[in-house]
Amino acid sequence: MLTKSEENYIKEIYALEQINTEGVSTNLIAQKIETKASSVTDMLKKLAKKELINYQKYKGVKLNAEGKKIALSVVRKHRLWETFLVNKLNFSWDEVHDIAEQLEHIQSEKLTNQLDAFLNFPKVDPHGDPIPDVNGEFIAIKTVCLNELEVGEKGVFVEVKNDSEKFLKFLTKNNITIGSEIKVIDKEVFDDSYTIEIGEKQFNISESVIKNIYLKR
Amino acid sequence: MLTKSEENYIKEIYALEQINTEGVSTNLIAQKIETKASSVTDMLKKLAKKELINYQKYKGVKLNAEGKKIALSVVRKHRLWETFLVNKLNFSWDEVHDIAEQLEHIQSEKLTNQLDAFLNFPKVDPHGDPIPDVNGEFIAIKTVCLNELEVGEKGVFVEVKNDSEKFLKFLTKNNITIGSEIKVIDKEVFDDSYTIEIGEKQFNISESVIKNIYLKR
DNA sequence: ATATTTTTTTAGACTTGACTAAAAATAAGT
DNA sequence: ACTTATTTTTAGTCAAGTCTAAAAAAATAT
Ligand SMILES: [Mn+2]
Ligand SMILES: [Mn+2]
Ligand SMILES: [Mn+2]
Ligand SMILES: [Mn+2]
Repeated sequence: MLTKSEENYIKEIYALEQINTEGVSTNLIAQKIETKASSVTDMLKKLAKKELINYQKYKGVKLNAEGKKIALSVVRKHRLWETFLVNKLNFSWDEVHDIAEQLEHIQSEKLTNQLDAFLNFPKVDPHGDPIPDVNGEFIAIKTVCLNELEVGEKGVFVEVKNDSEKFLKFLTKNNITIGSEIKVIDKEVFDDSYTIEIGEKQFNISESVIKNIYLKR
Repeated sequence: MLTKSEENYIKEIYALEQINTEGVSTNLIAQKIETKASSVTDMLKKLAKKELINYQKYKGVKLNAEGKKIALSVVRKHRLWETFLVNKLNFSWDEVHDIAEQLEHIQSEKLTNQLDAFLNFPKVDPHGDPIPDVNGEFIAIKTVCLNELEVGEKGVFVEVKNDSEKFLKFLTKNNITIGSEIKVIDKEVFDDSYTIEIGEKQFNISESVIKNIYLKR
């Protein structure tokens, strides 16, 4: 039985591994979890002793099979709860992340699986993120970041890689929602901003917006 | 923002106040929360400093208005979640208490209120306990304990005062469920057990069962 | 190759919520 | 009223998870 804190570290290491394959650094974890590097080191020792990670001093960290299993279970719960909040309790996609951060630590396999069934075994959450099934398996649809599209190319917005309320509210305000067809009209070399077209409207978005939008070509 | 532990103490003090009006003792809290009296004293000091209770050394403790408000909010969440688990996720009444013990600490007023609406503002939980509304108000239906009935008298089982899995499974096994009409056939003076009748069947139940069954006359 | 900067770990301290053992206050018994 | 038993509080300790400051290791620059 892991503590909330241990689960949060495991989940964060898993998320970082998806990007930085080959070992996650102490500082990176500290930054994401908003804690100090020394606290991370303490926790890594603890997780290593519990045999959930492979950790060698100064060499970064990787989840082992057991750690990965736990990470996927927490991610599964997080995304199922987000789906529940949006689909059943009328929350909007920008309101659910912080509540799911709490709900993902509720311990009851039966609860998770009954919730999954109640929601009709959803494959993605309100942000387009895939939901692992009871065995930790999920469908990885092939997506590309908006910054990989050429001028003139278009794609369908299917996944957002930033669940913060501020960012999602910004997208909603500009009618950038999951399912929107986005066309790249122009790229500004000066600041890496793009002019995009959604429906009839054209407008400019900054690099920090662009890099969190993922599409199906 | 209270910790899980603080909320649990507040909730327990509230529950004990309903029985022992006029001040709850340190030892009683310790027994119910399954901790030591010295730990209770520590927490009472903390809650007193946060101005949630009236506490004088050696004199027992009472919730003040703010403490009562918090207690009712936790109780509301506990009972709404139990109702959700039974009505929406197909749990039985004996499986929900421990999960609700976790869910009652989730912090989000909107979540609680949306859940309430989703469940159609239920008035009682699966154990017949009243659910406080958004203002902390609830309908206190007048119930009597089974041990107050005379031989020959009958009543409808509407509330159970013990949420433990073992006890509830015992009731289910013997077909004693909320809504059952129970008639007292005989009282055994030797061990305070009763012979009761439900439907066609008559059988004997012990004092520890009797005292947790509440009825509408 | 050596010096400097950055990253990571260690050492020591703090907070929360628990514990044991001992002291103090209250309650009960004669 | 005085002794004994019970209840409650205090004093001191511990584990988890965090922090700051300092030391050690690794990476980078000259
Ligand atoms: Mn999220
Ligand atoms: Mn999400
Ligand atoms: Mn309960
Ligand atoms: Mn209940």
